[in-house]
Amino acid sequence: MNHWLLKSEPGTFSIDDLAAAPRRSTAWDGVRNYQARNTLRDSMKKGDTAFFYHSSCEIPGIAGIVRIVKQGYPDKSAFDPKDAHYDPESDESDPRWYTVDVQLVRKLKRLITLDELRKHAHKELSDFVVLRRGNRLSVTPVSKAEWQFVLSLE
DNA sequence: GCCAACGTTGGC
DNA sequence: GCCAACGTTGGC
Repeated sequence: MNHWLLKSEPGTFSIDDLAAAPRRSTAWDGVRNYQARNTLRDSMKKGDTAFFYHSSCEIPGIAGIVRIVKQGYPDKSAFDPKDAHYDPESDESDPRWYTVDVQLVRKLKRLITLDELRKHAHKELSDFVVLRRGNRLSVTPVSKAEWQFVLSLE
């Protein structure tokens, strides 16, 4: 069972939006980056768990835990001209973009802030991808040790 | 294949 | 709103 970190802007879709969604589940669609696409399509497996990270907001940080409930399948939002993430070059017969379905496992008891994570950037979290300078990937792997350490902060 | 221009991300 | 980082695009 692997672990991941998924970024979302809470102004667009927050952990509370997920909690309020039917079956507390949603398609993680709209990702338009090839490296993240590859992860969504090839690496994330049903049953894997991921941190739900709030980015581009007042207090960035890890807000909750989600589980992959449906693994890689074509992202239909790319075919919809009205969708903000429409990609005319993604063909239905050869989809360019992929998504997974995630379901909320639970919100963390408190937000584990980016500030707090950074305090461990030179030790337990020295390889934590989300702390890397200039990291812009919206889907990143989390090692088992990192996963457990972050939860120990809770 | 190189690289400048441009667009997006995301913390501050 | 600013700006650094970095992915993508397109001319050559």
